[in-house]
Amino acid sequence: MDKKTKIVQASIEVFKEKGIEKTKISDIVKKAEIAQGTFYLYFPSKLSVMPAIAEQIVLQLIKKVEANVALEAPLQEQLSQLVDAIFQVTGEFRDVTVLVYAGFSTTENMSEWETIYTPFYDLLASLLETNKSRHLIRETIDAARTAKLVLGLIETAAEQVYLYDAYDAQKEAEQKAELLTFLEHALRP
Amino acid sequence: MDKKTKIVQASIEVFKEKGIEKTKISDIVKKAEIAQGTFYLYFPSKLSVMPAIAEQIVLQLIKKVEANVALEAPLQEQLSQLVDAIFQVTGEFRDVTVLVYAGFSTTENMSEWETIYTPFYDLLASLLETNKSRHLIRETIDAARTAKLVLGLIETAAEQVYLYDAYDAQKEAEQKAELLTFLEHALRP
Amino acid sequence: MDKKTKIVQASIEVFKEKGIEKTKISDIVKKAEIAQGTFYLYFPSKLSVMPAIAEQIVLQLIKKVEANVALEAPLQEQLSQLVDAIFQVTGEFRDVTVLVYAGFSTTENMSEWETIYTPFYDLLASLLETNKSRHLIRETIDAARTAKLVLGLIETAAEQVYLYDAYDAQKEAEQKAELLTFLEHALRP
Amino acid sequence: MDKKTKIVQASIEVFKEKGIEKTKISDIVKKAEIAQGTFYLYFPSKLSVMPAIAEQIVLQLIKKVEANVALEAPLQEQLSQLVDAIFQVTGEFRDVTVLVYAGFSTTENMSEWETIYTPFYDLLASLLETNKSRHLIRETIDAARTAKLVLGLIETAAEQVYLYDAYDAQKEAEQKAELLTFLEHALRP
DNA sequence: AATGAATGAGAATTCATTCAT
DNA sequence: CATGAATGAATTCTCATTCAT
Repeated sequence: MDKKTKIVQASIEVFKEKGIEKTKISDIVKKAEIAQGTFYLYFPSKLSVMPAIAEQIVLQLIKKVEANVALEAPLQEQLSQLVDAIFQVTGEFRDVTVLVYAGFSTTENMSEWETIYTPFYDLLASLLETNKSRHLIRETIDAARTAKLVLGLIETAAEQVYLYDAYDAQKEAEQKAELLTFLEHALRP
Repeated sequence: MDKKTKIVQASIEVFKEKGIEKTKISDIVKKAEIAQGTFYLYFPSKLSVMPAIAEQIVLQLIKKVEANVALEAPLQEQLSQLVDAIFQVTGEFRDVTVLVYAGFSTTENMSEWETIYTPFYDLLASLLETNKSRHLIRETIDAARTAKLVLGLIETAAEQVYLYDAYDAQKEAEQKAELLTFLEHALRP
Repeated sequence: MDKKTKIVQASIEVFKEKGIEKTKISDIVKKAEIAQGTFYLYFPSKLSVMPAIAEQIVLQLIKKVEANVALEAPLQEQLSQLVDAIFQVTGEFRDVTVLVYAGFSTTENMSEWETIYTPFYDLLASLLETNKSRHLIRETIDAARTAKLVLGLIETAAEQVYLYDAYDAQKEAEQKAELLTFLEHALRP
Repeated sequence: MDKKTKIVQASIEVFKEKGIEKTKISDIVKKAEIAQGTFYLYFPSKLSVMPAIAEQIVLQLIKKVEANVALEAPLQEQLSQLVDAIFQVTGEFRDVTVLVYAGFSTTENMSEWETIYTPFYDLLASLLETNKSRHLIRETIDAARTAKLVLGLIETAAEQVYLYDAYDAQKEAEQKAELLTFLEHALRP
């Protein structure tokens, strides 16, 4: 693993443990097992690691969705697979998601988040588009806007499961079921 | 206004202006017009002000919703009023919301956020319950769970309008319209 | 108990617990159960409590010695009683002794310590003088100087028992025995 | 000279000048000619320098005694040389001794002082042992215990000369003479 | 490229002291 | 006399950043 990747991986872990505010560059380099000065060879600051982390998250999301959502399956199944995929990635990156998100809002270049998320938004939009042309979802739907709504809805639900509540498999199943019904009704013609 | 309230008010303002990372305690006390040491009489650190801020936000949400959502109105109108209320408060507190949210995920007890949000969740749940008993929304809905989904959905949509994009009134209207249709379909019988 | 006494008592306890350096006036007033401002009605600073504490120690020393050292007893017995008395008081005030001592050396008015200790030095000197006139101790002894030597010797021995070593009754007895033999030889004709 | 040594040396000097209470870390780093932050690379606090200082004092004591006390000389001469050595070092480190001592009693582990002093106690004990085998001192003496008594006695006497009284060479000589006689009688067969 | 000790500006924190009640 | 909230000057302490090796 090259040093840059080591830094990104270590940052994710440390941000998870301590949060952005309390994370020091010295924590990151310790975890990455590199020298203090080496960090600056790759990133100018703590926050500038964020985009790289965000890219990791988006990469995972795309990978999971492409691997698991069967476009030819019935809508209900597709949605279920989509929800599972997003829950999985959100669970894996736990609070990093919200931290990265907050990190961006701090750095003032919130639009960078948009840019990085674009490939995933596009994927979701095309997914909706396909279903629209197959008349499985409402025709009035604006695929691009709704993609964002859907993602926001699923991510928030996942966060509520993984962050807030003490984790409980039973609850997760119930929350997912409620979410799926909600989604289906929202989308179907 | 007592000193504690002054600190919370000043913190909100400074966090809005500078973000958490760049906010110094000296900024807060200056805005609050109190002495540096006085801060520590009420809060042990910058981050520990977060819960108090969260309470303010929830208070505003409740106030706005109670004032503007007419329970006897048709569902569509109620939802529209609800969305407007949440968009307004989210807009008012802009990035503070996400910062507070991120602050919590750091500050040990994410469950505190739940506790603070509970009154608002309850309000939304009872709103759904009323509509359920009037057969305006699906009978299969679990009011408590759905309340969280609805809030998550609306807040995320609002954040997408106020944080990401350079603000654009036209876009806001379109986003709201899409969101409302989405919501109506998700809830109605 | 009047407030001044309360302050002195509380100071002794807190100094014992935390040492002078780490003791805050707020610790003292908390222990004394008085208000912060009240302290300044009686003492201008933390260190100015020292003389009052020293006086307490000397008072105890004099009381113990006068009560327990029988002037008409044989030298060996007198010395044994003297050692017991000083060990007891040193034990009671543990490290406060050395802290007060250090406190004085800080305040630059080390001579105040001398002044406060004078009554006890005098008592020891007169004790030696009596024994000299009864030919129980060397005639070449300068009572005043030797009083200081004797006190220094016994106090140091006591401190070594009570401060350094994990306390051990067996060891204390042996240390006392060695000390007594040492003292007897040093003093006897 | 490495930075750690610089800090210890500077601390000794500043403690001598100002006492522990009034010494600021900024005074130490200024004297040591290092940056403020560098201090914290080696010591977590002002008081944690104490053990290192104590080691210096013990080192000096050992050096002086080994250089000046002639083991083959008559007892009286040996004791005189011992007293001179201890007086010299005590004088050199003046109030630092008592401050370090007080610092220890605060800093949790008084036993650390014992550990640091052990080499010097051992030296004194072996010195007594040699004289015992040459029948210059009492056979009943426990060398280890008596070493501590002797050191305590001499140090206290030295402190009384250097700390309490306004220094007076005449008095010093008289005090030393009285002390020597006292010691001789205490030790000799 | 990599290192990590050293730096020092700047922020956090403390706590003796005051003073209106 | 007594109180204790408020003060802010004085210190401690942190940590991003540099740079000689």
